[in-house]
Amino acid sequence: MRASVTTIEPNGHFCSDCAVRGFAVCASLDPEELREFEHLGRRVHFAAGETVFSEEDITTSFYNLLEGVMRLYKLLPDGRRQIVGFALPGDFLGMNISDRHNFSADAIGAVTVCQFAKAPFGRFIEDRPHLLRRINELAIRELGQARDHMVLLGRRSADEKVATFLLGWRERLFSLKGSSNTVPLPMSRQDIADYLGLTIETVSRTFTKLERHGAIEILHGGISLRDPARVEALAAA
Amino acid sequence: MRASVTTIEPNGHFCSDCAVRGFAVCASLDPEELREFEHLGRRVHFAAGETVFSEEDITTSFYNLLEGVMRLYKLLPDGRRQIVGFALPGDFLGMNISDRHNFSADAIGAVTVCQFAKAPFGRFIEDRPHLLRRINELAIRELGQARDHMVLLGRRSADEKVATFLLGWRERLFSLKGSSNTVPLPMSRQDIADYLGLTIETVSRTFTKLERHGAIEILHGGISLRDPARVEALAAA
DNA sequence: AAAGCCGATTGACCCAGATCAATTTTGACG
DNA sequence: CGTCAAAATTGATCTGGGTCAATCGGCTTT
Repeated sequence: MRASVTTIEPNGHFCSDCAVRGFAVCASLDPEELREFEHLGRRVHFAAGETVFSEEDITTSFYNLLEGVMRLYKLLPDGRRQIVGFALPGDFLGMNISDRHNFSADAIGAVTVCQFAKAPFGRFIEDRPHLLRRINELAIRELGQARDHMVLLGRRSADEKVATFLLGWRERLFSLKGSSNTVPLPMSRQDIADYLGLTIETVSRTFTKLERHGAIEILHGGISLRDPARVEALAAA
Repeated sequence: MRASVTTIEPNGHFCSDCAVRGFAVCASLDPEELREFEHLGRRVHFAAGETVFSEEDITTSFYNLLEGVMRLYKLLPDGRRQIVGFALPGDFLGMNISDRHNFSADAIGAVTVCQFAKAPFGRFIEDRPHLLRRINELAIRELGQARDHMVLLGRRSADEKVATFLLGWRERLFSLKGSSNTVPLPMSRQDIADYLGLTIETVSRTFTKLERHGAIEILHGGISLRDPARVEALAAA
């Protein structure tokens, strides 16, 4: 990790132009509320590899991811890591009940977030139940994803894990960038391994195997789905 | 599974006397609201092994668990099962975004739930943001538990899984029944295995090993923590 | 109390995926 | 370019936990 190049932008931005306006938490706000909301958030940039917040840190801010990809993870005392999710634009991070973050979040590549100080944000929600409802909706969606991931971690084979990951990741990118058989993978093999409960070697071997069987093609920074049906069959099994 | 002995009680109950009043969703309601709320829920009993709702069922009701223990699980097409959690009194079940349950729920032993029809419950929440906030709080707590469980499933050894499970289960029972080194385990070995991503044989062997080492004693329907410190050391590793 | 059943335990063996160990490829920088 | 360092791939070997196969033991039923 290099010297921090985090930058905070002067307040020259507008929520109404925000790339994430349509599907993030702020989707629940009307134009008038949005103008008020604008003063709460501040755009912050993080460079590749920087940590946005750490597990056990006191929660002072919430974050709305605007651009880039983040890895969300927990560490065991001996250094083993489990990635509990990847965050994409529109994801809302930082809600918890203990006043401490219960996972860490790193930028993968350059990242822009909309940062909200906890207290003012809490006050803003107070009398805006539709915003609360939206946050609740996002939490419940995440809970569903978490349960799906438990099934993957607890009961699927390495081949199934990798195939399921590729399809799931493509699906998530689909709603952001549209459909494509080319799936960019901005995260490292180690990240993928720590997400799937595997080792880096097993991930690498599985990719190679899928490629040999003509199911995928390995590209720089991603893969191409050559035979989506075959990958789906593997994931379903 | 035997013939269904589900029974619906006539409406002779009062929320104010409810065992779960202090810590369930309804904890957020004042006495007046509670009287209105009373008409929404209906107590329903389920016998051991009965299914309360199934994955992919259309969601018509929400459930507040009052008595007993439930297993919450997902099945893969080929029958592999992952238990995503055990529900205890006070847990609120059924929230989702797709209008379908995304897991199944069985009674383990006899169970009593407070059942709410979805639509009236939704209307009741509508203008009661404090209830919504309470529901959100429960969802966020569950999300934290789900992430912890991903770490267990993806990165922990069999010994660590079992030790962590015993301590976690004891901890959950603690808040209901007070502290004790005797930990009742109403679920089967198969349930424990499907919760931890192991086989029944490995769970059994691990219990035996812990007992041989003097860490626990295996009882009928539970275990006793003989050397809690040793079990904690195993779980932490 | 004998029979039957189902869950749990125990043992023998096996294999998917981990570990250990080289390469090979990629990318950053002078 | 050439040099390093980090990431990825590939191969050889090992092992934790799975699979298969008996028992064992506690309940229920008669």
